[in-house]
Amino acid sequence: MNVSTVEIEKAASILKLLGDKTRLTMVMLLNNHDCCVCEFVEIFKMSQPAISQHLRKLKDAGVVRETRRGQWIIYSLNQDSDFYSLVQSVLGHLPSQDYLLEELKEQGLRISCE
Amino acid sequence: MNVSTVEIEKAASILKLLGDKTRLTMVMLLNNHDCCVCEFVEIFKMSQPAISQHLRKLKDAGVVRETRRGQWIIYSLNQDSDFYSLVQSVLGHLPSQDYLLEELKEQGLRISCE
DNA sequence: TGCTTATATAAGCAAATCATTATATGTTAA
DNA sequence: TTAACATATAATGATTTGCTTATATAAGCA
Repeated sequence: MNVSTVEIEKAASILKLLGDKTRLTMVMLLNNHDCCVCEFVEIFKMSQPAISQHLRKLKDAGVVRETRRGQWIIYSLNQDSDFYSLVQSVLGHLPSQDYLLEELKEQGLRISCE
Repeated sequence: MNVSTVEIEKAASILKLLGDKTRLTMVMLLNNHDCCVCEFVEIFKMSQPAISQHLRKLKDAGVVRETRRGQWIIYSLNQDSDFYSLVQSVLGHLPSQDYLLEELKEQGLRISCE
């Protein structure tokens, strides 16, 4: 793992972003699978604007990026971010959250966005 | 480095704690040197209660511990914490903040607490 | 074109956060 | 035992956060 150094103030702002259970889980999921907003809405049982606002913060910080695919906007982890290696280090300590996507699949809700 | 897994909710709460510049710098300093409250007051140019409150949060989370030495209370990193390895991973991405202690030493303020 | 779906933005609000000042506690030393 | 020093706790207030509802924007499709 490449351990690049990050200014302490910027690091704090990234850690603050990751210091929210919803956002941390989002990033954890995005580390393995691209996802669209509607999937997160299902997973977190949260309003669509709430999800959009979390994603916007992550995007503003450069942690994730978005790509439009038809009417969907697909979010993915930004591997070019200055903070990518910091984020990876953190994620390495967390248990996989992929069961959340499995549950979606069982409900037939995962496919809708792919 | 031992990469132990941490429940995602607890991880988020630790990251939130580290997501504050003052606390992150404190932890960074404590990683190499034990410090007392009065030193942090000097370093951060912040009121003593503000420093105490930051340290209390870190202590409540088990990240740091305190030892009384005479009238001083010395804070140190809790190496037995469940989150120690997560914290270490994060700190590994930050530049040393030891210059802050060097400055204290030059002012003759570091010695007072040792 | 107009309806539906997916997402973003705006406005508002309750709760949490981070500082402050004032005060209490505990240790040392005269 | 009283004064000084180091630290903690309490009360308070401004700011930030994370949600909500309402509305705007944009793409797909009948």
